[in-house]
Amino acid sequence: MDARVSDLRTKLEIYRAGSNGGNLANCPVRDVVQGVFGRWSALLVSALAERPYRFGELRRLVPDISQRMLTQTLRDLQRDGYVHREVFPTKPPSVEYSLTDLGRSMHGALNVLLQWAGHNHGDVRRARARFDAAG
Amino acid sequence: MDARVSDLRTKLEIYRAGSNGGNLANCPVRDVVQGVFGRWSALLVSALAERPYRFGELRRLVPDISQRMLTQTLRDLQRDGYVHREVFPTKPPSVEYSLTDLGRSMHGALNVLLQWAGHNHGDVRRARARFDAAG
DNA sequence: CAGCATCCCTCCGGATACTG
DNA sequence: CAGTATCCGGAGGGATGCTG
Repeated sequence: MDARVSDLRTKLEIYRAGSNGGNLANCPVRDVVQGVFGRWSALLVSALAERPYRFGELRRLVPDISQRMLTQTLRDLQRDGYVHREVFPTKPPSVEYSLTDLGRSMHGALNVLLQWAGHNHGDVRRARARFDAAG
Repeated sequence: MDARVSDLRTKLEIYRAGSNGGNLANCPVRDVVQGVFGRWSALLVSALAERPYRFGELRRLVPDISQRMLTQTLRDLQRDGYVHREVFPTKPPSVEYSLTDLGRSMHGALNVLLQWAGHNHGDVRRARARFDAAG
């Protein structure tokens, strides 16, 4: 077994860790990855990777997210340490969201996948059309 | 604006495309990424990146996936062109699943994120603990 | 062995209305 | 402006039983 295969096996083992317990939280990799696999997480991280945004700016930037989901997703990202939330005591108050160092690091990895999707979505959609046509 | 920022903006634009229509399917990147953001997709792709597996082998490899979800996730991955399904007309029949070229390509990008999670889940969990402790 | 069918339930996420 | 609170439908996904 060469180094690359060995590496894949190790990662798989890590990914599987906790499977026996039946509890997702027991597997650190699956647990962490789930946090960025939410419907809006990747989109918001991508936006904040560009520059900090205020709450209302994010709403306008992503028109089809509900206000509830925007709040919740930002809180989850903050909880995981990806996003920093800063309140400015103005009247009316304004809140700015920005990526932390951990968030920028994560975005670097996530972005590889987003770039891949940007370059290859044509193949995926063609594969889908073929599959659906075949019945 | 330097090249890197411009690149991020471009990706964000791609990622946002279709937001106006309110239909996820209108945005190719979000659409494709959602396909690998399912609960079991990444795990199965990682497994199949190692070597081809038969249905029963995958069940034993991932004990906490239900048979229903294993079938469904494999079909979705096959539909998106990541997985090849080959039936051997033995008695009883056996079915082998393997990654396609597209699947291997996607796994290369996905794996960056999994590796990142493997290396940084400690920071994430500490951030969570801090957030929860703060109330 | 490799599934399909059915039941059932959780919870993700949208819509709407209200507050400091 | 930046949220909370409440209600609610539908998809995701588990458990069980049956089939070629």
